[in-house]
Amino acid sequence: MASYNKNGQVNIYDIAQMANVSIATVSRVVNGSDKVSENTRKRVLEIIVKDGFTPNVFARGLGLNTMHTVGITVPTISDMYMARAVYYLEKFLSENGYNCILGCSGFEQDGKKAQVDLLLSKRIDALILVGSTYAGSGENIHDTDYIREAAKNVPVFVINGDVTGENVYACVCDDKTAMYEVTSAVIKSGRKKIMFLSDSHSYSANKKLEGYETALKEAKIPVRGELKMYVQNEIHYVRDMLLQYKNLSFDAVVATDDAIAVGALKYAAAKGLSVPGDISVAGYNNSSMAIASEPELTSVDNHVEQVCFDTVERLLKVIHDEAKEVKPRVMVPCHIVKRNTTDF
Amino acid sequence: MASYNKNGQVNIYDIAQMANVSIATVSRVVNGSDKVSENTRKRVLEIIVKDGFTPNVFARGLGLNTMHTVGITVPTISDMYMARAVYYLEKFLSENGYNCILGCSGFEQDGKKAQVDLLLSKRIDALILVGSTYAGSGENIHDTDYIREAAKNVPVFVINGDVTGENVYACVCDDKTAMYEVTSAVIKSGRKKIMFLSDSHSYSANKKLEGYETALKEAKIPVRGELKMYVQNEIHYVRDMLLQYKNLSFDAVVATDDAIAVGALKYAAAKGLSVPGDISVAGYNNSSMAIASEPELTSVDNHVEQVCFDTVERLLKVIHDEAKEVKPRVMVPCHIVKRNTTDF
DNA sequence: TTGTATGCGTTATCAC
DNA sequence: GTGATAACGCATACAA
Repeated sequence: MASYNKNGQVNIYDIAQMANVSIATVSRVVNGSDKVSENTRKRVLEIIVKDGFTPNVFARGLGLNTMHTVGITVPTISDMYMARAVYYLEKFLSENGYNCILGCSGFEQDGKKAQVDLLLSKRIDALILVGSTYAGSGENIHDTDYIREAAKNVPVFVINGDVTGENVYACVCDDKTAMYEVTSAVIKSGRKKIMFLSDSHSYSANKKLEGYETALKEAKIPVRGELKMYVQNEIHYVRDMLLQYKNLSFDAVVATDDAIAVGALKYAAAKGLSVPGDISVAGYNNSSMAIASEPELTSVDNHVEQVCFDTVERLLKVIHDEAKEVKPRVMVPCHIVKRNTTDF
Repeated sequence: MASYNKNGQVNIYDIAQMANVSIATVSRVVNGSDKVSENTRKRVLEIIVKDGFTPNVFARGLGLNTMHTVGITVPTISDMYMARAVYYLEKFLSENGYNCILGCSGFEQDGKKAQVDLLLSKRIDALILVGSTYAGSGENIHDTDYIREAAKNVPVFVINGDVTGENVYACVCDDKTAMYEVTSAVIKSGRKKIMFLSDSHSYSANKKLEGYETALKEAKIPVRGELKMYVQNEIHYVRDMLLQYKNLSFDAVVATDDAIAVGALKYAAAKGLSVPGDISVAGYNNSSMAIASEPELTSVDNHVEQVCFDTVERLLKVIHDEAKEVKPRVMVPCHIVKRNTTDF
């Protein structure tokens, strides 16, 4: 009952004493060893429950060199896509006995490095980087050096970014194909002047751009630079930006995020243009915003749950020394959710 | 350079050996003690950097009984409000040298208890519960017993829920006043049949209801039961629900969440009613949905950032043994963000 | 200013 | 089946 420790917490010695056994035996029943007589197991277990003994995770960690935690880094959790990803990751990980320590790194290179180092210093069992921002723009391979460096310590899993290296694993959505299909569909519905609105030059944004351009080329529509615009991922910013260009003419918008697409919707409303009559609009990520807007937004669902599930599944395999069985790179398909801002 | 440890990681003994000092000295420079000669400090530091030595957090934790982590529990991170809260909490905590271990508990009592126990077993320094769901409905005091139980181990901070007890601290928004003001404004703009749409019976939902009813009573408008409706926090659900009631007449909606309010907007659109002409609508939480909708939604901003900042500030004080200085209960005001779904 | 020795609470390897 | 005891890597009280 009473505990006389420094921290006032019951420890293995207390239990051992009360049960008249050695700490080794207590440890055995705690860890479910079968080399304990049913009799003593019962007695010890009883006392453990009664006194609410919980093994000290630090001591355990010290000995086993793991606390069964995985680090998750996102640029910001205050983003629907990231939040959903973290939700699923936490869910799948905790179902498998792993806890999450979360870090928000921001979008700057320094912040990312610092956050990764911090997480590493916590002796995590694996690291998950969520978001294509961690893959860099793809222009400079050294942008992702810090990831390979981290991978020397623990397996690293990148979600939605294609990073290669020893002990680093990637799971990406097929953004190129998705954007190709969206753009093609828009073209087939009769549009020719299609804007591409993006908020970054990340790996995934670049893939989307590729899909967009491929669709145009296939339809023999010239790719015009003034129709590719980089904007802030903020509804009113996009609207105002678009309103600014008086003599820019376009009849469709494909965006790399729903918020951007909604911005285009606001632009149309401000100009008195009908959607999808005058301009058709497609978003990306299939967030709740796609349903909140009016008209409701056609958007690409990139299967966050699937991506997260695959990632955790592979992560567990790697941790359990089955690394040879897991592919360093997995791609999952997206699908288009048709709503009312397009007429295909 | 080389390390010969079990885990292949450089430890304090390696550094000590290479620097020709004792581990005590290494420990001193690592922890910035001033009882080290400038000379040895430099030499040791050099080796530490060169070999990339990072103190083992488990060993440190074992001795100090802390790993400088705080547990954060949310019902689900896949909710704009929670996501933003966690964003700020993580930000403020990490700025102060604390890491977050995140757990999603769901909304069921069992899940909450389990999550709290799990976090507790990780020897966190403090626990933060985000969301009024943790405060129970207020009807049964024992709903929150597990929180007071947890508080016997670590200080517990509840965000947006009023829980009292030894070592438990609460920070709530003044939801009652906010909803009172919204409702009053709606009344002043000429409405009399005002619906109250809520998705839960949580502490904060109840406070909002109080505000709503207070405003009605003050204006001598009878509180009618059929105008208070409990719905799922899902846009289309709310729309369809409202469409169902053929002979329900109302000229305004105040909602406990933006998604619910947007559902009312969808209802109005479906019925061909003008907003705010025929019905005026007010949401809550001032999420991005409030801007995505059309018309854009008047909503209550409940100052998440402020709430989180206050919470972390008080948390740090409690951890630093200045508990007497911190109030067990803090209330922060909300403010109404007027947009285009109301005409006040 | 520096070093020695001990404790932190486990798990695991031996003996018995 | 059970019990000593040695790691695990650090911080720190105490000596020097």
